[in-house]
Amino acid sequence: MAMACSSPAACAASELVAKGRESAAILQALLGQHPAAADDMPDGLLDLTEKILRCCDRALAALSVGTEDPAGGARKRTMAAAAPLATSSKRMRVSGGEEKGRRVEKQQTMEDGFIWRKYGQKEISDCKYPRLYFRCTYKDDRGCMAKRQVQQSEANPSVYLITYFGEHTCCRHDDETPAPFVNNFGLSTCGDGQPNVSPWSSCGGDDDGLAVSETSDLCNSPEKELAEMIEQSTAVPEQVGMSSWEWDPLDGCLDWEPVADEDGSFDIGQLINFDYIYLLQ
DNA sequence: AACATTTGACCATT
DNA sequence: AATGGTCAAATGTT
Repeated sequence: MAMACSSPAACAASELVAKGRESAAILQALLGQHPAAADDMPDGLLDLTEKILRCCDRALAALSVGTEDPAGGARKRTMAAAAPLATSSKRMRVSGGEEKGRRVEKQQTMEDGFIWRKYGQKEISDCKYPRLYFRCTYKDDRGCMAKRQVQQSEANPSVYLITYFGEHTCCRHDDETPAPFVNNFGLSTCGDGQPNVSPWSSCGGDDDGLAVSETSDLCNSPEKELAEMIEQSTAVPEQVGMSSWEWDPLDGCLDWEPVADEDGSFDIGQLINFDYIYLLQ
């Protein structure tokens, strides 16, 4: 869990928020799965957990700002024509592992208002599915160096593991923000039987239930199984696009009412089998 | 024609 | 040599 933080305090905060999110995800998974809870569950309880998750996600995203390499300088356009690259080339840094991405696990379609262009695909050793490479469509127009890697989960093919690199500089303080719609690029090479599900419709940094961690390893390991199960349970299929990258960090986080019964209280213990929680830990 | 995707090759790193 | 990230020509789509 060595996060590339700008400060020890930010690092500690990230870990704490991540821990809180993990707990909230477990809670939501339990609420969604426990049959006994379904009947007399107060309205909005699942909503509440979703909002908790959203807050954590945004806090993590905010904490990650500044820990990544910004634009990184102009890149040569052709491999043959340009002078030999210095050791500061993007390729070098990515391969060298200095630059860590923000890992986001999502289910099916996702949106973030950004449009991506696929520039590569690679078979990864020991991975069932290829890794797909995307860059921001506005890379040339606006010099936006944001990139992402998408890989289908081996444990659950309906889940796509996404790692973001760099930040979008294409839409800050812009009148014309990127189109807040899903843009499906061509056919999927890994979408097995889900033609409308496109991992390269844009996504990330937004509020439909994403799990942010910090790694570039998109291959599944057995210990990720539970995390992915929880992630699926938290994915909210919002289809509302963002109008700007600069979302309000508090939007959707502080606008709920306390969940309670008519008498103003409820016992969470009635809804959750805590023995089951222990099993999950 | 313009733009996006595919895919083999190239390159840096390990 | 193996691996992973990127390029860019070829191809597909609108």
